[in-house]
Amino acid sequence: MDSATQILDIAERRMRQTGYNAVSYRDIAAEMGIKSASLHYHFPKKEDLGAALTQRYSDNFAEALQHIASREPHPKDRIKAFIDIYSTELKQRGLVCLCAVLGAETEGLPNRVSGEIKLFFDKNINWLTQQYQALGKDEPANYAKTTLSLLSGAMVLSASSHDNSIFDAAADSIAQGLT
Amino acid sequence: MDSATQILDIAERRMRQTGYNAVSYRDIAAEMGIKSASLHYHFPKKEDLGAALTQRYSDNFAEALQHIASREPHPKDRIKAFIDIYSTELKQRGLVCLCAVLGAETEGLPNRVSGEIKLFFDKNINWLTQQYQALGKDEPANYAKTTLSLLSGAMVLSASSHDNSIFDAAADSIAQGLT
DNA sequence: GTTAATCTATCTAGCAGTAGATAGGTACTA
DNA sequence: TAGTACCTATCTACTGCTAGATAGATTAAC
Repeated sequence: MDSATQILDIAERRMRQTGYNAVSYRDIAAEMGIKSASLHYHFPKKEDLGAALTQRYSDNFAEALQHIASREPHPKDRIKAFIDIYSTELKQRGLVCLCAVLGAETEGLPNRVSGEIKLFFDKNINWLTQQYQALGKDEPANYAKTTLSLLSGAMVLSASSHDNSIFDAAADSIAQGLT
Repeated sequence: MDSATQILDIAERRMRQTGYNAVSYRDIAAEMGIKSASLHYHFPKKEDLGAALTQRYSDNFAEALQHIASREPHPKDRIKAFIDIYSTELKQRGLVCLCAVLGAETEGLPNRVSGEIKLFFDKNINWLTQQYQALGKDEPANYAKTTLSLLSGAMVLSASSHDNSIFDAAADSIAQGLT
């Protein structure tokens, strides 16, 4: 596999577990079996790595949303598929949304990184707003903000408490609001 | 003011902005106008500081919940008062719940700290469950888990996006579920 | 009351370890 | 032979943390 991709994969997993500042070039390099200096060839500054990571994450997510929209014609199914993305990540990989984790550290992050995170939230809220609007909800943006907040918070609480029932309760609550 | 208290106050504010690992003894000491070595007199290891901090936060919160329960007889008003705690912190101080922030970093924290965070979530969910049970809700624990997740997530997203409308949407959604 | 002993809270100085980052060299590949 | 992807070696800055000293307050003994 491409080294840059491998670096991003490892960094992403680790940051989703421990946050931005707890992840070091040395740790990533050790896991890859190369020297930390070599990482700087691919990502000169940690800020570059962080920005590339959040950008890739955000792009992948946007692509997934587009895929959902093209696959599922009904807004309800789209929102359920949206929840499923998070659910699968949490239950099969034990991972919280990257932006939910880094969002908590926002004020200690490089601006390029925190800017990407903000954009991620924005894009997701917009997409969800469209779905709730298609559902005929009043104030669809409020539904969207609530849905994303709830999923983000539930992932953090579930992972931190090692208790997926928290996430399940949240997911059910959103699904119930769709009926 | 007591030095230990002052240290905890500064550490708490900073950690609620940037997370655990971004806060250093030197930063705290500089803000106090003393040397970082002096901090170790009060909190020998950073782990001690982290544990004392989360414990104090959790205790203060539990006290606030008790106070709410003794002041407000109706469960609805109690839950509204619960929301108000978070709302005030976010809007008047620009601060996210300490445990919501540290919860995102859980796997990179000392066990004593992550244990306290887990306990915090537990205590709050239990308290909320009692209120929803008194309201006659089916599966009150699920309401409790959803409420706490939503508030925690909304604080993070709001602070990170510099957009309090996200928190407001979440708070309104909870309030609506009470009618 | 004075003296001695102890405690508190800070200081200076410095440790080992790790952080991100850089310079310059090497080997492989297109 | 130009570029890619790594290496070794090193740097500076900062991390948590410790040792030992000091000034001032408190307590206990005589």
